[in-house]
Amino acid sequence: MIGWQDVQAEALRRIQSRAWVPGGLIPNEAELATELGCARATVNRALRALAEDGWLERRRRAGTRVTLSPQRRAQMSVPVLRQEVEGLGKTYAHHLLSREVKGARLLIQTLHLADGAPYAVEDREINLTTLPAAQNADFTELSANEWLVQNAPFDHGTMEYLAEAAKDFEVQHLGCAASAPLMILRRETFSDTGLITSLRMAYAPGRAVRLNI
Amino acid sequence: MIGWQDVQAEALRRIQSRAWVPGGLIPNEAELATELGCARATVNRALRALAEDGWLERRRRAGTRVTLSPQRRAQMSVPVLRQEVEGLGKTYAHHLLSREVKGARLLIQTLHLADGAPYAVEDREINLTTLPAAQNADFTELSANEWLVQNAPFDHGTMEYLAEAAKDFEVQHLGCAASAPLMILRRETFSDTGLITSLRMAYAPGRAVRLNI
DNA sequence: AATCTGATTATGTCTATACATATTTAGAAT
DNA sequence: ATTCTAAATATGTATAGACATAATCAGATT
Repeated sequence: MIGWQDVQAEALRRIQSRAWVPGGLIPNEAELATELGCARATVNRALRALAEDGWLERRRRAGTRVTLSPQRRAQMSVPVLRQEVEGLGKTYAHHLLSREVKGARLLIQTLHLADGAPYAVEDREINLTTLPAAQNADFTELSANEWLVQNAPFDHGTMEYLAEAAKDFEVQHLGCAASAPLMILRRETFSDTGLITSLRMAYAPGRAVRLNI
Repeated sequence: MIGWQDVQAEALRRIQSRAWVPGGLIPNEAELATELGCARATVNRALRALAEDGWLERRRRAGTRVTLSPQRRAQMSVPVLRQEVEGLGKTYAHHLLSREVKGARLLIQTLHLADGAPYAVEDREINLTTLPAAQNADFTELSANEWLVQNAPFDHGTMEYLAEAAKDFEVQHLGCAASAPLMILRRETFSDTGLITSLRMAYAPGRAVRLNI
C-alpha cells in the first residue's frame, strides 16, 4: 500500500532531480493518483505538505507549480531562558534587579544566571493596559519571562537578533569587557487587544542562536 | 457546515482559556466529532494542525494532551543574499575575492554589496568530494551562494548566529571600525552523501536577524 | 512479585464519493 | 474589440467506512 509519505518522497525526488522544472506545472492530483496507484486524497495530503514546506505553490484551478527558488525555512523555538539554561545541563536562577511603574508601563530588569554565572540581562516593559494583572505579580520567584508564558498567551509578535557593543549596564551585570560584542534580542509580543510586552535581552558573550534547516 | 478551521479555532479557544488544562488529556477525536457535529477526519485534521504548531501532543492510544509550556516556534527563511538585498530595495552585486583549491577543499572568499556598499563578507569551503562539479564552476558571474542553491539541493544543515568582534580581514572589506561588533553566520549544509559546504559570513554593522512568531 | 499475552483503545492513514470554491477559458452578446 | 456569462477544471474540504499501528491495560501464568 502506497502512503502519502511515499508520494511526498517521490514528488520531492522529482523536484530535486528537476524532472519537474522550477516554475513549471506538475501533473494534477488525479493524474498523479492514477499514476502512483493511490487515491487523490493521498496525493493531496502529500502535495499540501510540500507546499507548506515551500517546495510547491498551489492555486485552485491554476494547478500546482514547483517553487522557483525553494526558500528553505528554518525553525527555532521562542526561547524561554529556564529551559535554555537547563537544556545546557546547568542550574537556572534569576534576580529581579529593578521594578518600576511609569504610568501604564511596568518596567522590569532581570539578571538570568546559569550555574551562578551571569547568562543574560533583560530589560522588559509590560503594558498594564492590556495586562493589568501584571501589576500585582511577584517576579522574584517566577521570572517575568515565565510568568508571561503562563499568564499571557500571545497571538503574534516579532523577534530580532542584533550584534551590539555591551553598554555600561550590561558590562556591570554580565561581567564582560567594556564594549564587548554581545548578542542582543529584541522582542515584542501582541495579543488580539494590543501590545503585551517588549524586551531587550543581552546575552553573555559566546551565546549562539542555532537553527536547523 | 462546520469545517476543520472552525474546529481548530474552538480547540485553540479552549486551550487558551484553560478549559483544557495544560498537561491534561482532551476528549478523543470521536467524542469531539460527536459534540461538534462533524466527522472524525475533520477533528483529526484540526488537532493535527494544532500539534504541528506545538499546542498539542498526540500519541496513539495515549490520547491528546495540551502541551505544558506551548513553545512557540519562529520561522525564518534561509538567507540568499541577493534576495535579501533586493528585498531591501537595493541593487545586489558581489566580488570574488579569492579562490583556492586545497586537496579536496575549494576555498572561496566573496564580498557582497548592496548599492555598492559592503554588505557582508563570506568565507566558504566547498567539499569537492561530494560536489566535484564545483571545481569547474565560475563564481565571478553567479556567486557561490547562488550557484549552490541551483546546483546542490541539500538535505539538512545547521545555522548558527554569533556576535563577534570584527577581524582584520572583515574590517578591511566591510570598512567598519576595528573590532566592531558584527553579526556572524556559520552554516553547514549536507546532502545524503555528506557535507556539501560550510561558511562563515560576517555582516556589516546594523544587520539584524528578524523572525516572526 | 514479575512476566507474558491478548484485548482494548486512540490516533494514523487510505479510500471512494461528493460537493465547494477559485480561476480560467470559451463562447455569446454588446 | 469589449464585456458579460456560462462551462470547465484543479484544488479544497467533508464524510463514512475500513484497517493499521502503537500504547495501555487486565488477566493469566510463571
